[in-house]
Amino acid sequence: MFFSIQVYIFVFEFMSKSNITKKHYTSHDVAELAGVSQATVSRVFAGNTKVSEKKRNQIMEAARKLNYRPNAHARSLITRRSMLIGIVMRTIRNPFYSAVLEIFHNRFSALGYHLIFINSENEHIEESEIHKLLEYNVAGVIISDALLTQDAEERFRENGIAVVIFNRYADNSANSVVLCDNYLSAKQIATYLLKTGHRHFAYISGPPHTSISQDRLRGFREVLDENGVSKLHLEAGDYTYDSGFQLAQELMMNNKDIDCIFGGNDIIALGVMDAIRNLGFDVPHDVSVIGFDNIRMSNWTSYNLTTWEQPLEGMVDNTVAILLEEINGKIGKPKKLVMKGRLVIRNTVRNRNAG
Amino acid sequence: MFFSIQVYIFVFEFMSKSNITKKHYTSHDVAELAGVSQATVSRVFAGNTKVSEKKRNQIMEAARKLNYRPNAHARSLITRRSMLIGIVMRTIRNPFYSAVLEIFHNRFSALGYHLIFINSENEHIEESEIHKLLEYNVAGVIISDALLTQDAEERFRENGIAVVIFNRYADNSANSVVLCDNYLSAKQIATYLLKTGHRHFAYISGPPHTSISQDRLRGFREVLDENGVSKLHLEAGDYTYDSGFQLAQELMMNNKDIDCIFGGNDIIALGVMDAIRNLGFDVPHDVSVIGFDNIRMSNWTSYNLTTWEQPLEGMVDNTVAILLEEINGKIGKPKKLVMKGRLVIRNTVRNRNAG
DNA sequence: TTTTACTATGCATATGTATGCAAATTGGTT
DNA sequence: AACCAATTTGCATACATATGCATAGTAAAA
Repeated sequence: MFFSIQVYIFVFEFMSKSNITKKHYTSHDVAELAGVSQATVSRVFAGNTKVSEKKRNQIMEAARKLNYRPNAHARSLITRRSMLIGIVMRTIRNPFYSAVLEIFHNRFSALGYHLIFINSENEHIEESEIHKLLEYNVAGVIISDALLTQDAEERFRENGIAVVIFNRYADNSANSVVLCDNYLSAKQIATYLLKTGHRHFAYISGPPHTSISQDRLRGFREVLDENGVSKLHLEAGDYTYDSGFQLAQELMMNNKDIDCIFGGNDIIALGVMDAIRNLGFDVPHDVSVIGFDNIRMSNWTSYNLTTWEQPLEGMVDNTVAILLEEINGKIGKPKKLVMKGRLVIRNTVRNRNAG
Repeated sequence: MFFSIQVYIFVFEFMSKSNITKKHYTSHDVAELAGVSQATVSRVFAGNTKVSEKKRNQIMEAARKLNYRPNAHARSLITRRSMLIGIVMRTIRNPFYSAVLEIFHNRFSALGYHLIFINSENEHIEESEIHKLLEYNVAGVIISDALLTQDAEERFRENGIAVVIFNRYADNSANSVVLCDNYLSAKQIATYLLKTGHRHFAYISGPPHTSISQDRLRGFREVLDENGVSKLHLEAGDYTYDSGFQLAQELMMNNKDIDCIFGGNDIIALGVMDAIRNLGFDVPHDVSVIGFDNIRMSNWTSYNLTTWEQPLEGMVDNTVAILLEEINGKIGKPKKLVMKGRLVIRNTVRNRNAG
């Protein structure tokens, strides 16, 4: 340890905290003040029944005076539905998922929903977390990580809660799924690398047992095979910088001929770039690097990473739309929505067809 | 636009979704099956009254059979408290706050609380978001951003909801506050830069109207003044890479003598480094750079940023502890808890005392 | 066995809102 | 003015749990 960490506390003698046990007003209070029945107040705030303009105004005025807000728990209790959405992630520290969370929040907030945020530390969702979401009668759940196991999904579905999976696909899932077309993306990436004259390929993927990794590998290999490239250096990382750095370092030291590396996400690719440079090589002169996600950092001057952009906003929009449909009872067959992305060309892939 | 983004949908004919309107069991059902009263079931699950071992077992057994879970809304309705905590942030895309969110989630999850995540896009919290949190009777709220304005805090306090402010301090707040000692940190940073022979200082801060920026500036200036350095190039960024890059570029082009730049957070500092390098200068040979936060990226090989580490885990632990105290009614004077961090020395500050 | 003291349990009710049904009001038509 | 249809409103109840109070149950003491 460096310096010892110390703490010091000041206690200020500000105004003592307003311990006013402020009366909590209910629809009955509003009704009384407005001279109507509680039912009518309820109808105004629920908003799905007609109330005369005159009484509505009286009620709104009274509600304003009392600073009335309907009690969400009472409402959820009787309607058996809440305005809460569970969103389950695994690695919020991954900038891609930070962006995902931000966008989901924007969308759901605009619709009046609130997000209950769950971050799993490993590959399954804690039982206690599932229970809590069930107890709170969440309207729906979004599971957004490549790694989370499937048992949790079923728990929600068993309990009649809508679930949409974001960014992962497992064939036997009974839930709708929204994701980027990993197979096609990998094909296009491989095509681009071949077109720019690369012949010695390495791919540092995410964990190999996920659909994402498998689809990409399949697409990547297919194109290589079609073009007579049989050798592919394959390593499995875990979507972290360190794994990218470590594996690229090993690859480069053991295989001097590698001329391009495809990283399973941008963070891996950035680690790859740093490892390559650290060994004294130049990107893209000696080795080309290509990533996946197009996170903000890939655009930083130090990296300028060529990468694949996932249509994040569109993916989120569709996920929200599907979830809302299911919440509103239009339960059909599970949908699989596969969206294309696009190649973002920056400066980490060199055209080796010189001459 | 590059490629047009397209979408295609498959609808699979899996098992049609289990539309089983599964009966939702209540404490009455459990009571009946266990041969006791509903009240006793409630007592078992509430956990704050004694129930005989025998009946407890009968009840747990019955609950297991029915897969019973208490309804959180009914519970919150009658107890007037929920196990929900609102956590308000402004820029979840900032890696520092991603880490903050992750740690808060870990802590509260272990305590049985759930996090309602709110991300504000600008400097105030939307009224609708505040309302929703109030409607859901959140047990407490953590406001975690340097920029969020103060009116929201008061709304919560007015409604008897505990609030703790994380990482910001305003003198007239009636709420408890946990933060890093920005004043002292800035002093130590300035001292370190002076000790290593720097004489021409620049500071690219966050938005200037926040306590964080002001405290740091005060500390930084104080040490410079004490050491006879009167000139400080001061620019206000907004905690983004782009602002760091932009402002550093301008600074460097207009002031060739600057020999060190202090960034208001690591993201700014990384932008600063890239700008310096982009102009053909070397870090730290020509210019030293120092950051604040010690986010993971500052340790990346490309940067290796010397920075100030905030004691994040400790700050979170204390925030949680204070919030719980207030939730449990031990409402005393608002506390101000100021924690020290430590300097993390890497490779972006050069010792200019050569010879 | 009876009395006492204490604990465990059940009864009844409260929490705040939504909604089916019946009653009341409104407005238009004759 | 009277009637009818259509709309608005109120009454009463349900949602699922927690808890004060009274009572039943148990064990210890006399």
